[in-house]
Amino acid sequence: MEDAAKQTLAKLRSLGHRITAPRVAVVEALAHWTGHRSAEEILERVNEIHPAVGRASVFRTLQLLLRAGLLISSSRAENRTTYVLSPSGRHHHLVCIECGRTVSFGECVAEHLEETLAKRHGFAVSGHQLEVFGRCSDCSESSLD
Amino acid sequence: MEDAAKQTLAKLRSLGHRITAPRVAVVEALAHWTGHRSAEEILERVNEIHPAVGRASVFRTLQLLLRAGLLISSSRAENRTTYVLSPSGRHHHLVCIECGRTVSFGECVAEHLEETLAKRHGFAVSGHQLEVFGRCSDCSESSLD
DNA sequence: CTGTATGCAAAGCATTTGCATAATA
DNA sequence: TATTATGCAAATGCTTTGCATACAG
Repeated sequence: MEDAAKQTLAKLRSLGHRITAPRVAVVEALAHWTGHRSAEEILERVNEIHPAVGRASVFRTLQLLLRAGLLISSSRAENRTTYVLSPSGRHHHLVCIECGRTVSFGECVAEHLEETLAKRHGFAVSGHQLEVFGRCSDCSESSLD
Repeated sequence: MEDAAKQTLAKLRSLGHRITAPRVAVVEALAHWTGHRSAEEILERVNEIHPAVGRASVFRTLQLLLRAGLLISSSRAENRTTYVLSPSGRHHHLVCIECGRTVSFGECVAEHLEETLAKRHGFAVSGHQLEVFGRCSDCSESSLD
Protein backbone atom coordinates (compact mmCIF):
# COMPACT_ATOMS: atom_id res chain seq x y z
CA MET A 1 0.00 0.00 0.00
CA GLU A 2 1.19 3.49 -0.75
CA ASP A 3 2.71 5.39 2.10
CA ALA A 4 0.16 8.17 1.94
CA ALA A 5 -2.64 5.62 2.26
CA LYS A 6 -1.08 4.02 5.34
CA GLN A 7 -0.56 7.36 7.02
CA THR A 8 -4.09 8.44 6.23
CA LEU A 9 -5.70 5.29 7.58
CA ALA A 10 -3.54 5.36 10.69
CA LYS A 11 -4.61 8.90 11.41
CA LEU A 12 -8.25 8.07 10.82
CA ARG A 13 -8.00 5.21 13.30
CA SER A 14 -6.26 7.39 15.84
CA LEU A 15 -9.17 9.82 15.62
CA GLY A 16 -11.48 7.02 16.65
CA HIS A 17 -12.98 6.19 13.25
CA ARG A 18 -13.45 2.60 12.13
CA ILE A 19 -11.32 1.27 9.34
CA THR A 20 -13.75 -0.35 6.94
CA ALA A 21 -13.36 -1.86 3.50
CA PRO A 22 -15.07 1.05 1.72
CA ARG A 23 -12.84 3.57 3.51
CA VAL A 24 -9.71 1.64 2.69
CA ALA A 25 -10.82 1.43 -0.93
CA VAL A 26 -11.41 5.17 -1.20
CA VAL A 27 -8.10 6.03 0.42
CA GLU A 28 -6.22 3.59 -1.80
CA ALA A 29 -7.89 4.97 -4.90
CA LEU A 30 -6.88 8.49 -3.89
CA ALA A 31 -3.34 7.39 -3.06
CA HIS A 32 -2.99 5.92 -6.53
CA TRP A 33 -3.00 9.36 -8.10
CA THR A 34 -0.95 12.47 -7.53
CA GLY A 35 -3.41 15.06 -8.86
CA HIS A 36 -6.98 16.15 -8.10
CA ARG A 37 -9.83 13.76 -8.99
CA SER A 38 -13.59 14.08 -8.91
CA ALA A 39 -15.82 11.98 -6.70
CA GLU A 40 -17.08 10.21 -9.79
CA GLU A 41 -13.58 9.19 -10.87
CA ILE A 42 -12.85 7.95 -7.39
CA LEU A 43 -16.06 5.94 -7.33
CA GLU A 44 -15.21 4.38 -10.67
CA ARG A 45 -11.80 3.27 -9.55
CA VAL A 46 -13.12 1.98 -6.26
CA ASN A 47 -15.76 -0.04 -8.08
CA GLU A 48 -13.24 -1.68 -10.37
CA ILE A 49 -11.93 -3.53 -7.35
CA HIS A 50 -14.87 -3.37 -4.93
CA PRO A 51 -18.06 -3.28 -7.00
CA ALA A 52 -20.16 -3.40 -3.86
CA VAL A 53 -19.06 -0.01 -2.55
CA GLY A 54 -21.77 2.58 -3.12
CA ARG A 55 -21.66 6.17 -4.16
CA ALA A 56 -22.83 7.34 -0.77
CA SER A 57 -19.90 5.76 1.02
CA VAL A 58 -17.47 7.48 -1.27
CA PHE A 59 -19.00 10.86 -0.52
CA ARG A 60 -19.20 10.11 3.18
CA THR A 61 -15.57 9.04 3.27
CA LEU A 62 -14.45 12.12 1.37
CA GLN A 63 -16.27 14.29 3.86
CA LEU A 64 -14.70 12.45 6.74
CA LEU A 65 -11.21 12.86 5.32
CA LEU A 66 -11.86 16.53 4.64
CA ARG A 67 -12.90 17.13 8.23
CA ALA A 68 -9.90 15.17 9.46
CA GLY A 69 -7.64 17.51 7.51
CA LEU A 70 -6.30 14.64 5.41
CA LEU A 71 -7.85 15.69 2.12
CA ILE A 72 -7.77 18.87 0.07
CA SER A 73 -10.61 19.93 -2.22
CA SER A 74 -10.89 22.41 -5.03
CA SER A 75 -13.88 23.60 -7.03
CA ARG A 76 -12.10 25.16 -9.96
CA ALA A 77 -11.93 22.22 -12.32
CA GLU A 78 -14.98 22.08 -14.59
CA ASN A 79 -18.15 22.01 -12.53
CA ARG A 80 -17.33 19.47 -9.91
CA THR A 81 -15.32 19.41 -6.74
CA THR A 82 -12.03 17.55 -6.95
CA TYR A 83 -9.94 16.00 -4.21
CA VAL A 84 -6.32 15.13 -3.43
CA LEU A 85 -5.10 13.08 -0.53
CA SER A 86 -2.71 15.05 1.64
CA PRO A 87 -1.68 13.49 4.95
CA SER A 88 0.37 16.60 5.64
CA GLY A 89 -2.67 18.77 5.09
CA ARG A 90 -0.78 20.92 2.60
CA HIS A 91 -1.16 21.24 -1.11
CA HIS A 92 0.04 23.58 -3.82
CA HIS A 93 -1.03 23.64 -7.43
CA LEU A 94 -1.63 25.62 -10.57
CA VAL A 95 -5.16 25.61 -12.02
CA CYS A 96 -6.17 26.65 -15.49
CA ILE A 97 -9.22 28.91 -15.17
CA GLU A 98 -10.26 27.91 -18.68
CA CYS A 99 -10.03 24.13 -18.87
CA GLY A 100 -9.48 23.19 -15.25
CA ARG A 101 -6.18 21.41 -15.81
CA THR A 102 -4.14 21.28 -12.60
CA VAL A 103 -0.42 20.87 -12.00
CA SER A 104 0.94 20.32 -8.51
CA PHE A 105 4.14 21.83 -7.22
CA GLY A 106 6.16 21.46 -4.08
CA GLU A 107 7.28 24.90 -2.98
CA CYS A 108 5.73 25.70 0.32
CA VAL A 109 5.82 29.32 1.34
CA ALA A 110 3.21 29.31 4.05
CA GLU A 111 4.40 27.02 6.80
CA HIS A 112 5.57 29.77 9.11
CA LEU A 113 2.36 31.67 8.44
CA GLU A 114 0.21 28.94 9.94
CA GLU A 115 1.56 29.56 13.40
CA THR A 116 1.06 33.30 13.21
CA LEU A 117 -2.50 32.93 12.01
CA ALA A 118 -3.33 30.24 14.55
CA LYS A 119 -2.37 32.59 17.35
CA ARG A 120 -3.93 35.68 15.92
CA HIS A 121 -7.32 34.18 15.07
CA GLY A 122 -7.63 31.33 17.55
CA PHE A 123 -7.76 28.70 14.82
CA ALA A 124 -6.48 25.15 15.28
CA VAL A 125 -4.73 25.08 11.91
CA SER A 126 -4.58 21.72 10.17
CA GLY A 127 -3.06 22.63 6.82
CA HIS A 128 -3.37 24.87 3.81
CA GLN A 129 -3.80 25.01 0.09
CA LEU A 130 -2.17 27.42 -2.32
CA GLU A 131 -3.89 27.67 -5.68
CA VAL A 132 -2.23 29.66 -8.43
CA PHE A 133 -4.67 30.63 -11.17
CA GLY A 134 -4.00 31.27 -14.82
CA ARG A 135 -4.34 29.96 -18.33
CA CYS A 136 -2.35 26.91 -19.34
CA SER A 137 -0.31 27.04 -22.52
CA ASP A 138 -3.07 25.43 -24.60
CA CYS A 139 -5.76 27.82 -23.40
CA SER A 140 -3.57 30.90 -23.70
CA GLU A 141 -3.39 30.30 -27.43
CA SER A 142 -7.13 30.41 -27.96
CA SER A 143 -8.95 33.73 -27.75
CA LEU A 144 -10.10 35.14 -24.42
CA ASP A 145 -13.74 34.80 -25.60
CA MET B 1 -19.19 53.19 -6.04
CA GLU B 2 -16.55 51.21 -4.25
CA ASP B 3 -13.13 51.27 -5.73
CA ALA B 4 -12.99 47.54 -6.26
CA ALA B 5 -16.21 47.69 -8.24
CA LYS B 6 -14.90 50.44 -10.50
CA GLN B 7 -11.68 48.58 -11.17
CA THR B 8 -13.53 45.39 -11.89
CA LEU B 9 -15.94 46.95 -14.34
CA ALA B 10 -13.16 48.84 -16.06
CA LYS B 11 -11.23 45.65 -16.58
CA LEU B 12 -14.29 43.83 -17.84
CA ARG B 13 -14.87 46.57 -20.39
CA SER B 14 -11.25 46.52 -21.46
CA LEU B 15 -11.59 42.81 -22.16
CA GLY B 16 -14.37 43.61 -24.58
CA HIS B 17 -17.36 42.66 -22.44
CA ARG B 18 -20.46 44.80 -22.31
CA ILE B 19 -21.25 46.68 -19.13
CA THR B 20 -24.87 45.88 -18.41
CA ALA B 21 -27.13 46.62 -15.49
CA PRO B 22 -27.11 43.03 -14.19
CA ARG B 23 -23.31 42.90 -14.31
CA VAL B 24 -22.97 46.20 -12.50
CA ALA B 25 -25.43 44.98 -9.89
CA VAL B 26 -23.50 41.77 -9.26
CA VAL B 27 -20.18 43.56 -9.04
CA GLU B 28 -21.58 46.17 -6.67
CA ALA B 29 -23.10 43.49 -4.46
CA LEU B 30 -19.76 41.72 -4.27
CA ALA B 31 -17.91 44.95 -3.58
CA HIS B 32 -20.20 45.63 -0.66
CA TRP B 33 -18.70 42.76 1.32
CA THR B 34 -15.17 41.84 2.28
CA GLY B 35 -15.66 38.11 2.78
CA HIS B 36 -16.83 35.15 0.69
CA ARG B 37 -20.53 34.95 -0.25
CA SER B 38 -22.61 32.33 -1.98
CA ALA B 39 -24.35 32.88 -5.31
CA GLU B 40 -27.66 32.82 -3.48
CA GLU B 41 -26.63 35.61 -1.10
CA ILE B 42 -25.41 37.65 -4.04
CA LEU B 43 -28.67 37.11 -5.90
CA GLU B 44 -30.65 38.19 -2.85
CA ARG B 45 -28.71 41.40 -2.47
CA VAL B 46 -28.92 42.14 -6.18
CA ASN B 47 -32.67 41.60 -6.15
CA GLU B 48 -33.18 44.03 -3.29
CA ILE B 49 -32.21 46.80 -5.67
CA HIS B 50 -32.84 45.22 -9.08
CA PRO B 51 -35.69 42.74 -8.69
CA ALA B 52 -35.66 42.04 -12.41
CA VAL B 53 -32.21 40.48 -12.46
CA GLY B 54 -32.47 36.72 -12.73
CA ARG B 55 -30.53 33.91 -11.14
CA ALA B 56 -28.99 32.90 -14.45
CA SER B 57 -27.40 36.30 -14.96
CA VAL B 58 -25.81 36.17 -11.55
CA PHE B 59 -24.25 32.80 -12.30
CA ARG B 60 -23.19 33.91 -15.78
CA THR B 61 -21.60 37.04 -14.39
CA LEU B 62 -19.77 35.12 -11.68
CA GLN B 63 -18.38 32.77 -14.30
CA LEU B 64 -17.31 35.67 -16.44
CA LEU B 65 -15.50 37.35 -13.54
CA LEU B 66 -13.87 34.07 -12.61
CA ARG B 67 -12.50 33.61 -16.11
CA ALA B 68 -11.35 37.21 -16.17
CA GLY B 69 -9.32 36.56 -13.02
CA LEU B 70 -11.29 39.17 -11.08
CA LEU B 71 -13.06 36.81 -8.73
CA ILE B 72 -11.90 34.08 -6.35
CA SER B 73 -14.00 31.07 -5.46
CA SER B 74 -13.86 28.51 -2.69
CA SER B 75 -15.86 25.36 -2.12
CA ARG B 76 -15.14 24.80 1.55
CA ALA B 77 -17.99 26.67 3.16
CA GLU B 78 -21.00 24.42 3.64
CA ASN B 79 -22.03 22.83 0.37
CA ARG B 80 -21.98 25.75 -1.93
CA THR B 81 -19.31 27.65 -3.76
CA THR B 82 -18.55 31.09 -2.38
CA TYR B 83 -17.01 34.09 -4.09
CA VAL B 84 -14.94 37.20 -3.29
CA LEU B 85 -14.19 40.04 -5.62
CA SER B 86 -10.47 40.46 -6.09
CA PRO B 87 -9.34 42.88 -8.79
CA SER B 88 -5.76 41.96 -7.93
CA GLY B 89 -6.53 38.29 -8.44
CA ARG B 90 -5.08 37.44 -5.03
CA HIS B 91 -6.79 36.29 -1.90
CA HIS B 92 -5.78 34.80 1.43
CA HIS B 93 -8.04 33.46 4.12
CA LEU B 94 -8.60 31.02 6.94
CA VAL B 95 -11.45 28.53 6.59
CA CYS B 96 -13.01 26.50 9.35
CA ILE B 97 -13.37 22.93 8.09
CA GLU B 98 -16.25 22.41 10.49
CA CYS B 99 -18.58 25.38 10.10
CA GLY B 100 -17.16 27.07 7.02
CA ARG B 101 -16.46 30.39 8.71
CA THR B 102 -13.84 32.36 6.81
CA VAL B 103 -11.46 35.11 7.90
CA SER B 104 -9.38 37.01 5.38
CA PHE B 105 -5.83 38.13 5.98
CA GLY B 106 -3.37 40.22 4.06
CA GLU B 107 0.00 38.53 4.22
CA CYS B 108 1.03 37.51 0.75
CA VAL B 109 3.83 35.01 0.53
CA ALA B 110 3.40 33.87 -3.03
CA GLU B 111 3.95 36.83 -5.27
CA HIS B 112 7.47 35.91 -6.27
CA LEU B 113 6.33 32.33 -6.81
CA GLU B 114 3.96 33.29 -9.59
CA GLU B 115 6.78 34.27 -11.90
CA THR B 116 8.73 31.09 -11.29
CA LEU B 117 5.69 28.92 -11.91
CA ALA B 118 4.64 30.84 -14.98
CA LYS B 119 7.98 30.18 -16.59
CA ARG B 120 8.30 26.60 -15.49
CA HIS B 121 4.83 25.45 -16.55
CA GLY B 122 3.97 27.83 -19.36
CA PHE B 123 1.00 29.28 -17.51
CA ALA B 124 -0.22 32.84 -17.95
CA VAL B 125 -0.70 33.42 -14.24
CA SER B 126 -3.52 35.75 -13.23
CA GLY B 127 -3.52 35.42 -9.46
CA HIS B 128 -3.65 33.02 -6.56
CA GLN B 129 -5.50 31.99 -3.47
CA LEU B 130 -4.04 30.78 -0.21
CA GLU B 131 -6.51 28.91 1.99
CA VAL B 132 -5.44 27.97 5.49
CA PHE B 133 -7.60 25.21 6.96
CA GLY B 134 -8.42 24.51 10.57
CA ARG B 135 -11.06 24.67 13.23
CA CYS B 136 -12.20 28.04 14.49
CA SER B 137 -12.26 28.67 18.22
CA ASP B 138 -15.96 27.77 18.52
CA CYS B 139 -15.59 24.48 16.66
CA SER B 140 -12.41 23.50 18.46
CA GLU B 141 -14.36 23.40 21.69
CA SER B 142 -16.87 20.85 20.47
CA SER B 143 -15.78 17.24 20.03
CA LEU B 144 -14.06 16.10 16.86
CA ASP B 145 -17.07 13.82 16.14
C1' DC C 1 -22.65 -7.02 21.92
C1' DT C 2 -23.23 -2.00 20.70
C1' DG C 3 -22.60 1.66 18.29
C1' DT C 4 -20.93 2.76 13.60
C1' DA C 5 -20.86 2.43 8.87
C1' DT C 6 -23.01 0.77 4.55
C1' DG C 7 -25.95 0.30 0.26
C1' DC C 8 -29.73 1.48 -2.17
C1' DA C 9 -32.59 4.55 -4.29
C1' DA C 10 -35.03 8.51 -3.93
C1' DA C 11 -34.89 13.40 -2.55
C1' DG C 12 -32.58 17.88 -2.46
C1' DC C 13 -30.59 21.71 -4.56
C1' DA C 14 -27.03 24.49 -6.65
C1' DT C 15 -25.93 25.43 -11.29
C1' DT C 16 -26.69 25.27 -16.27
C1' DT C 17 -29.17 25.64 -20.62
C1' DG C 18 -32.56 26.74 -24.58
C1' DC C 19 -34.89 30.22 -26.65
C1' DA C 20 -37.31 34.33 -27.65
C1' DT C 21 -36.58 39.10 -26.32
C1' DA C 22 -34.05 43.23 -25.00
C1' DA C 23 -30.27 46.20 -24.72
C1' DT C 24 -25.22 47.65 -25.68
C1' DA C 25 -21.77 49.62 -28.48
C1' DT D 1 -28.08 47.46 -36.76
C1' DA D 2 -25.48 43.42 -35.49
C1' DT D 3 -24.09 41.25 -31.45
C1' DT D 4 -24.08 40.17 -27.11
C1' DA D 5 -26.62 39.60 -22.84
C1' DT D 6 -30.97 38.63 -20.33
C1' DG D 7 -34.97 36.31 -18.01
C1' DC D 8 -37.65 32.59 -17.40
C1' DA D 9 -38.33 28.04 -16.16
C1' DA D 10 -37.28 23.57 -16.97
C1' DA D 11 -33.48 20.25 -17.19
C1' DT D 12 -29.20 18.54 -15.34
C1' DG D 13 -26.33 16.30 -12.30
C1' DC D 14 -23.69 16.34 -8.18
C1' DT D 15 -24.33 15.39 -3.39
C1' DT D 16 -27.11 14.16 0.53
C1' DT D 17 -30.41 11.47 3.22
C1' DG D 18 -33.61 7.76 5.38
C1' DC D 19 -33.74 3.32 6.74
C1' DA D 20 -32.97 -1.52 7.34
C1' DT D 21 -28.86 -4.34 7.46
C1' DA D 22 -23.97 -5.62 8.17
C1' DC D 23 -19.78 -5.00 10.44
C1' DA D 24 -15.66 -3.21 13.39
C1' DG D 25 -14.00 -3.04 17.78
